[in-house]
Amino acid sequence: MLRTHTCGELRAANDGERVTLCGWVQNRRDHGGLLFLDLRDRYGVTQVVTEPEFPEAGAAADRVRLEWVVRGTGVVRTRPDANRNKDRSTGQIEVVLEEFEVLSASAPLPVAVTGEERSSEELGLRYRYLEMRRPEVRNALETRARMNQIIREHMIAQAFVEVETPILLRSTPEGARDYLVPSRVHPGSFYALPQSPQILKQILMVGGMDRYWQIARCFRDEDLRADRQPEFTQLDIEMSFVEQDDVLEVVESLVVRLVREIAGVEIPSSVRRMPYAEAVARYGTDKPDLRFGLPVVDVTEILQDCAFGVFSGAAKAGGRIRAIALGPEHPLSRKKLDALPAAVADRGARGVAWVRIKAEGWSGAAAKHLTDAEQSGLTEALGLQEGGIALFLAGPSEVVVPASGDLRVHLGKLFELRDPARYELLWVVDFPLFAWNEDEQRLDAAHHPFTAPLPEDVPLLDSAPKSVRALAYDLVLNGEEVAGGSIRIHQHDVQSRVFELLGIGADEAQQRFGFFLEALRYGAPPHGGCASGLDRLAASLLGLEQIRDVIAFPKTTSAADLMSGAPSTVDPAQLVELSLQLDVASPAETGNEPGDGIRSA
RNA sequence: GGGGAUGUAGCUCAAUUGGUUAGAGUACCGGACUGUCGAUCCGGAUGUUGCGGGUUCGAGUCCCGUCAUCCUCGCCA
Repeated sequence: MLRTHTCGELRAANDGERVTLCGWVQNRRDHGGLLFLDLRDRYGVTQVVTEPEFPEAGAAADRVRLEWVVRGTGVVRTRPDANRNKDRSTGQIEVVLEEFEVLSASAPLPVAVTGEERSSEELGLRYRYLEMRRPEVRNALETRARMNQIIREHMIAQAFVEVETPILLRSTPEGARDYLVPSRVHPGSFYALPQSPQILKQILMVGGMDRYWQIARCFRDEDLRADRQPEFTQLDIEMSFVEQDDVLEVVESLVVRLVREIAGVEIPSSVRRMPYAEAVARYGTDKPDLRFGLPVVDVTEILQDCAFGVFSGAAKAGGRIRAIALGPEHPLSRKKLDALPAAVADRGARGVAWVRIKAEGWSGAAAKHLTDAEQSGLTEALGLQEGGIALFLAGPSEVVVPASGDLRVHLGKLFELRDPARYELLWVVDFPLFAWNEDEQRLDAAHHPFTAPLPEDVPLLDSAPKSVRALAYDLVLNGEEVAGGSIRIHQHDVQSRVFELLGIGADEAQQRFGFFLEALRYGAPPHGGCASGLDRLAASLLGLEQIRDVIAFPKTTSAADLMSGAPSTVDPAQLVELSLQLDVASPAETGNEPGDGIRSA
């Protein structure tokens, strides 16, 4: 090693030892006859100092600038009390330089490596290796590594076998857009990158692997968000001869442990379960944030004949009226009330009606239309208190239900009810098996087409498929989905029936999933599993809103890698080799290329 | 594909109603200084105001287009 110690480990106990440190120059304080350098590496920061007694080392150190990589040798000296730095673990000592060499100089920096001000995200991505020197990014990556270690221990201890599945595999339509890879030896044919190893892990069960796990990279060519990258990482699990609870227990015990060991918060080891229907009814979403209350109440029955046209009109048209009650501890000014509709406009909700509950009478546009019976009905249903407010959304169910969820979350933010130190886990279970696709007038798989129906709902497959519930489950952490899975169909005939309901004919199923359906015919064990998005989970545990910082080399919202310049054009010879011909003007002709503006800087 | 925000020195930002030479901090370069830890002090250099077009006597500022980044709707079985 070029060093005897790291920059984070010397203490007063090392006084008098001769040591060698390597690191980046984080700061430089030149006093003329005396020069202080702060040397930084992954482990910490240590102050080194020059003294006139060693002029050669002093002259060499004098040349260095920020972020140069240097190596210094000298004796550890305990600092006088007045000169100790209490904010730093190595602050009791310093190293008096006897020898000093520059290992690597640095050009002036294009991004801020130290200090509280962080450079723009664009520059941070372009110069990711410099951002990575910042503690917040380094800490996130170290946290990911610890999570992986905990996961590995947990899975191995429970007899799971880690199996790698291919990155190049067959495109199986449905779901997200595939990333495609052209085949050279099979002109006109393509591999797809996995959206998840779903079919493969089920086939592993048919192969008798019994308990599989993998930290798997997944790829989906869809538009991005703060919590979505084109490639992301899942903890993938599949188990044979299990019932739903068996899968949930494996996953929840792991996530509870991660919350404890990563976030340092102790939470109950048994995670509560809530049917999908209840989650949607009470919280307007299938992933409720249970760190705060403010439940949504359906008041359609109470207000359906109301003199207020907005309410009765919605009810008569078959819609719903949903309300959230605010106690006197959550006051809203007229200005804030007027800003509420903007919070639900995304969902197509037209407005938010409100009434103030006062001793002398209710006020608000809707108040004067409410009969005494309606007022007492609302008071009881919503638990209204004097000094409080009732908020109402009215309209078609498919608008008002999700809008009520958005409104609740908006209020949670507004009143700062989302305690960042709290971790509320919840299993949402009994999801519907199918979702109605309005555009194409057919059923879609709500989870995926291999999800098993609830046994007691199987008869409904023929009579009322839309009301069939599934053995599917999502793990929700503070209002974010961090894992999801299902018990799978292991019977060939049931699988065929589901495909039929999804409008996938026998021929088409054969063409798309033939190899999988064939596998189900050769003794498939009952099985089920789960997958957890580790990027989001890591971000949640670190209290981050976006996942880029828990990924070493993330991409932009247009799926570009600003550091390497991917995606890029390729040599025409490569296209010829792949039997590909482009039908678009090349970027060279349009003069545009991703990252252009910044790379030319 | 739609909506919104942002783009000024290497970096973080400022610049009044459209007004004449676009500033500050920091980094960088030079100098002073023996106890700093955001060192301090003195001096210096640094600009295609993202790009293209337009309006105007005059544009960082107004208009149109475009590119990039971020947020978001659609999308993500």
